[in-house]
Amino acid sequence: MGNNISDIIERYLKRILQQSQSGVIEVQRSELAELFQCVPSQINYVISTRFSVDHGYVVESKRGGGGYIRIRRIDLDEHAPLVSLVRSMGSTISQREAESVIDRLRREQVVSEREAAMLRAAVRREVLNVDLPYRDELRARLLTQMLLALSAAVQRAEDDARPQR
Amino acid sequence: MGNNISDIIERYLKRILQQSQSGVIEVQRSELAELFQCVPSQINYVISTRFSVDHGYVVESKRGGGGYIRIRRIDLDEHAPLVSLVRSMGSTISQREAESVIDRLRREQVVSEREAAMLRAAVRREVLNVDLPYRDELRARLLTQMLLALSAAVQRAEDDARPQR
DNA sequence: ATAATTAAGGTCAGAAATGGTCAAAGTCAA
DNA sequence: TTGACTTTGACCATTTCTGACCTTAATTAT
Repeated sequence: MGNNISDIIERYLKRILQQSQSGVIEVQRSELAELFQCVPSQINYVISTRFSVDHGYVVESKRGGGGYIRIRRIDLDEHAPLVSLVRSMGSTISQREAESVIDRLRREQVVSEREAAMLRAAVRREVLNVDLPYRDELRARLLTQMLLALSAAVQRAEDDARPQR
Repeated sequence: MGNNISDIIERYLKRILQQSQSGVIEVQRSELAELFQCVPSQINYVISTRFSVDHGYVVESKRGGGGYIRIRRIDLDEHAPLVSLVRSMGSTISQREAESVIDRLRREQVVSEREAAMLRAAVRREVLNVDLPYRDELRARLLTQMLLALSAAVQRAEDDARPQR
């Protein structure tokens, strides 16, 4: 994790999000900007690049007096996290988006650190090494197929553990 | 070992890599170039010729503000089977060959069933879906990088694959 | 009530800060 | 002299940071 302001703000928000049991926090844009000595729009940048739906967050806000920005962490479907996640993915995905999906899977412990490491390797642009826009399509196919394969493997494991059908 | 700039930079990087306990270092390309009085792209040359996969390193980078180049050394002793396997693989591999490699890794319990399932998905020709001979090259890159990432992944008890509930 | 003012937050384009690629030119030993 | 290795620089890609301008909501003044 880098040393730029965006990363610092990201860590701050994730920390207080963690501390709040509810998984929801409310902050004020101008106050945050003041705290971190940056322009207010930087907060929007951090939110849009690190707290997107792909990352598993929903952000709402209100303008005017008493305004706020509310960040809510959304958990994956308990029963079929991989399948429902794959369904929500398109036929194209950037490296950044793919990494946010992988981070989220890791956060919710759907994949192990080893599995996440493999996925991260597989979505890197230097590894895919084909020209855009085909690269983003290839990445989407790879990611969805690997996740579906994982899901199937989980299913098989559960079936084996319960042979009485 | 010559005395050209590339060799000097190589020695420098290996020295600080040695000094760092974690086996990972992060450097800034422009800073290094400044330090050794060379053009920035020389750093890329050094990295690609001396810190490649077959040398046992994994390199990642990030552009933009707060960018970096991260070099990670793979522990040869601890993960010998994978690393030597990766080294023995060429720059091209067919689906059939890839599958036999994966099967063998599974038999030898180097990878879990879940990991094997992901690997098998990633090497399928329908998933890669690019023309030969590029497909075989892409498959080789994917397989080597994923296995290397697996080697590099920090392994902790908590990371073990757990079934989803 | 309505209008004006104040207090938030949002957008977007462009600048700044990094790193990457590639091909041409240089060097040096066999 | 040739071929492998090194060095260089022009051009490219990605990520972050900034500020001017815009929208919405609450409060205050008329």
